Amino acid sequence: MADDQRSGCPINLTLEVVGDKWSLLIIRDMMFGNRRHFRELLTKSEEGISSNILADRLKTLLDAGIITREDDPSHKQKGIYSLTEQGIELLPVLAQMAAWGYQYLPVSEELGIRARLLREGGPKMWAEFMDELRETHLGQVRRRKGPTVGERLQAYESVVNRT
Amino acid sequence: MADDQRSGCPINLTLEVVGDKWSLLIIRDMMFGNRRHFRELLTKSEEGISSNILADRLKTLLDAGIITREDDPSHKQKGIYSLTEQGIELLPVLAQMAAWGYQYLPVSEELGIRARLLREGGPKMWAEFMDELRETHLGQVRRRKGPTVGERLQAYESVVNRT
DNA sequence: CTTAACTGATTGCGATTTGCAACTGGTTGT
DNA sequence: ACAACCAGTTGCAAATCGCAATCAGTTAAG
Repeated sequence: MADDQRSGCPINLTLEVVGDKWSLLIIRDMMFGNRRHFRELLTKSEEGISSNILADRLKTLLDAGIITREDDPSHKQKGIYSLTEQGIELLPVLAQMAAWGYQYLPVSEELGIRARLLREGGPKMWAEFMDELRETHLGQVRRRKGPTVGERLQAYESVVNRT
Repeated sequence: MADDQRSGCPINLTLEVVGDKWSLLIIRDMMFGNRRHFRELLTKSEEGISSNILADRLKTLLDAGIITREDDPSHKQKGIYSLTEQGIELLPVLAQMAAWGYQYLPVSEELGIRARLLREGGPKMWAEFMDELRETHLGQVRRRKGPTVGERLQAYESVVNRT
């Protein structure tokens, strides 16, 4: 599908995989919004992705090994998308992008909360959150207890989703 | 040019500005390769950007306040592009992308050196390098002495540019 | 059993963006 | 005078994007 490679630079190679306007938003929704089904990603996204683009990006992310797909036992058509370790490790990239956008762009108040929490938490919080993602997406057992970082980061959703 | 905005999410807003295949590569070359002129960015890039795309992206980055342009006193046609503080602060984003690409993608040996040095140096080295960029791009005075991070990161160039 | 709603997509099509090559108008060095 | 260099611009074909409609299979309700 995309075998051409412009250079062996790590930044370039990363951009060739996730350097478009949608891929990282899908990953963001899987991470922070816990969207795991096609419909969830399609309808519950802030930006309104269209279904053909979503299908195409999911395919690309699958091929790249950033997500996996398995059948939902409760519904023969539903698929459950999960982040791989490789996908989970995109969190620092998203966190830095969020921090930069929060500082320099006209971020809406509600959606800025998450960026602020991520920045204040720092790399230590990121690591904790990535551990939580390993539980929910890779099925690893959980060691820590108390409120998860994911729950704290989702606090803003109660403000946003007043539908 | 681009007044539509899909959402106020900081990640989305960041992607709307630099979420394409070329913008961050241009910034990378300005940061690590010290390319400051149009021709330098055009011809000395690993990936071979075409002139119309380069002109368009430079315009976008100017509008976004990520770079500035001023006339080169030594040549009436030459322009010197510089990173703004906002542009310099994209370094952590690039560093995280480099780290991710270095770990998961088929990075070439020579070009991986920079990613490895950046990862080993960590946020402290990034801050030091950003201070150096503030000197060369914003004209700030330099306090520290000794070999710069930029020089160390350019070490690999002697390997690559054997033309 | 019928039917409506829901599932993950796919298709058609116009609009936009990309990428290549050639070219423009001006400046500099010999 | 002339060739090389400078920062872009233009034309055009190909690829991608984004919207709306559609599809075929699945589930739940009546």
